[in-house]
Amino acid sequence: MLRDFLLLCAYFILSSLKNITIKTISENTKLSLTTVSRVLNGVAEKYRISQFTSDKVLKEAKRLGYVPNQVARNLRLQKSFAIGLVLPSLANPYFSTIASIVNQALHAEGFLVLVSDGNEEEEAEIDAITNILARNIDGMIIIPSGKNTEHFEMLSKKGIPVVFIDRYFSNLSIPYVATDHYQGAFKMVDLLVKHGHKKIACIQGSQHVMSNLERVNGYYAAVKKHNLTYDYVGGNGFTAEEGYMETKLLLQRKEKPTAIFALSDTILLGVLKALDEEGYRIPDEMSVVSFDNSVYLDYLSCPVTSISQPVSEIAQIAIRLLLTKIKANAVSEKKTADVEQILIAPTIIQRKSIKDIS
Amino acid sequence: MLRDFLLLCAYFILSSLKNITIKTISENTKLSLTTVSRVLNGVAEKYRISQFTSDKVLKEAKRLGYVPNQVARNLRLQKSFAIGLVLPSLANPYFSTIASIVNQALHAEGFLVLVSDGNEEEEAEIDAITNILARNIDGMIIIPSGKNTEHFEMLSKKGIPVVFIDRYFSNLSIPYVATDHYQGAFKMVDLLVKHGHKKIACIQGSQHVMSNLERVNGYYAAVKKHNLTYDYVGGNGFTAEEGYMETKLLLQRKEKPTAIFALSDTILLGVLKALDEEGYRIPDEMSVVSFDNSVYLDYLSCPVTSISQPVSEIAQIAIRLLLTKIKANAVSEKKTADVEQILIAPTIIQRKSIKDIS
DNA sequence: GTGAAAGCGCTAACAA
DNA sequence: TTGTTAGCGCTTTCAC
Repeated sequence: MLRDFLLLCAYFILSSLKNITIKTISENTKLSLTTVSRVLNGVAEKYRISQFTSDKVLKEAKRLGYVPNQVARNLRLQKSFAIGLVLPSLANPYFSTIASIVNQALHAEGFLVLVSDGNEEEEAEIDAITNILARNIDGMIIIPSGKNTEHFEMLSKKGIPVVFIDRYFSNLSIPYVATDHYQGAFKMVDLLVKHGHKKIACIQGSQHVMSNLERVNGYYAAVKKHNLTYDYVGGNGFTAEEGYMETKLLLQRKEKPTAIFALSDTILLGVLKALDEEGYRIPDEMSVVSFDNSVYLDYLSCPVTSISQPVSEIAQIAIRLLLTKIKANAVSEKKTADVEQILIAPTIIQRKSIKDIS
Repeated sequence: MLRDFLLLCAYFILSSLKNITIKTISENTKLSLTTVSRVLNGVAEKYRISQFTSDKVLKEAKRLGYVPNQVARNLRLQKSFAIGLVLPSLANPYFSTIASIVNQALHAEGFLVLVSDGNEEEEAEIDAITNILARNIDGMIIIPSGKNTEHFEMLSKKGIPVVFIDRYFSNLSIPYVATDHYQGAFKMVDLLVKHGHKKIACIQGSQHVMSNLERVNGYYAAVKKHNLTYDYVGGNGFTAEEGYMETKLLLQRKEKPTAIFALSDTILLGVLKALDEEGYRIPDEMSVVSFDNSVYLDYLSCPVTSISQPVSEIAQIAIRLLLTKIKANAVSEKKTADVEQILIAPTIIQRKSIKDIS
């Protein structure tokens, strides 16, 4: 009696403390590890395991609340069923939206998404990538922060499927899908010119970031195309503070613009604040436009015309690209010859922040 | 000569294709796996490994670009140096801000953060938790979505350190740190009453979510305290659409409120849109307040008074709590007797959206 | 000072 | 139809 009780106690202690593995199930059912593993992996039929055996295993697994140890599986299979998403900052709504979409879509495909925030620093980004890589990740989606590319080349050397989103390096043979930042900025300046603006100032984000560079290039290209004599690009960071500071600076200059183009909505908020403080009314005394088309733009005192990036589309295509690569990797070692590099045209959402002065 | 060349070729092929493990280093340096491992783990001194040997290993590791395989380490150590962050949706800026802070702080402590988006669905949440759990996570920070708690109890049974953020279950013995939602709502109604408002309507978020319930309770408590005869709570979701719909509905009722309290900023945007469409001017014809204090509130046509949640503080405390638990776990099996359950008082940021009608 | 070998939990080639 | 065993890459006990 007492012994039975002690045994029971021991059982409970063990089952609650010790991990439940296929070995536990194997012992309890007096079946081999192989058989248990096969049943649990749904290949019982293939090995013609009897219904009886199969049921026994399944029942016991359920009773114990067995959860397969992915770490062990990864180590054995050299596969993790997880993909890494490395981005500059989750605090930026634009990126977190991407993260959300990627997460949902990949979850539906049975993958776990490991999101890692690089904090807009190249070093942290490399750290995140290395760390994720060390976990036998199946693939990676990256929004790169910096301008160095060695660690990315290392990735592709290692044969890890990688896709860039939003920001990219056209000189690397790594696929990317992004907004056509250049075209977006170009079209926006075009629109402003159509409304009679000839003095358009631009407040940019982080200078070394590809997407920012492309936008600035688009701005300059449009300025040149229209033979505008005025041009101005200030700033160096995708933050409201930067937008604020730079606008203050801009407004102190002798020659003032008639329109300000904020290269992100975070910058825009700072621009608006500065304009408000300096007593400029929008659009009467200053036209303002931006990049990103955040939801709240509709609700501002003056709804701001903005460039809408096809976030959802970008994320979807990137995932498709990545999964294709992963599957190709699994099937054989042959590399897909052509590297998909996709730019998607953004659209301008017109609101009320441009004054027609033509 | 030829043989040398072939060997060199073979070497390059192998080193680029095959993973570099301590075995590679061991073979190249003709040292045992043990020694290599020790040096790489920085315990060379402890085992009095000679400087010469140590240097040789380090040099070779560097030359090969060796990165330790975390999966194997995890399996062996039953430890992952990673913590899971499960939240309802990264698309919600409030949560993604938390994610960003948690990520940064834990990264500084040497942990990798695995963020998983539960998509505001309980099932997906359970899925995410199981999936992360199967990866030998060291601990978890969770913002729970649903109202079922079994999977959480399972977690604490298994001895996994868990901390809830923002939303919580006071009946579970799991630590949490959150805004005092109840008090926040209570104080806001108080403020409105001080400004002479007696008819305050409330547009709520997801009804079953703890934080929402607390806010609604706070609203009702304040309404009761001030003996207001009018009360109204509508809505069921933290979205702009919901806010929009519910406001439209609200404005069709015979008895109209003088103030609307949106229980989140996402809801607020919908409320503002509806009010605008119906021709209400803020604050003259309708006072509006909200919960969350998003950055853009300052820039709206009428800056909205809002309850600011101490996001950063919450995240910091939660991390501290979690790390303490993890360390306690590592040292011994004894459980810390008392469960820390912390509510932090929010502050009201007053802007211009409340009309004084007293 | 250094090394051999066991084992973390799992899968799959090979056996029976 | 089921089982034995090697090994994924790493750490650590025990041995020399």
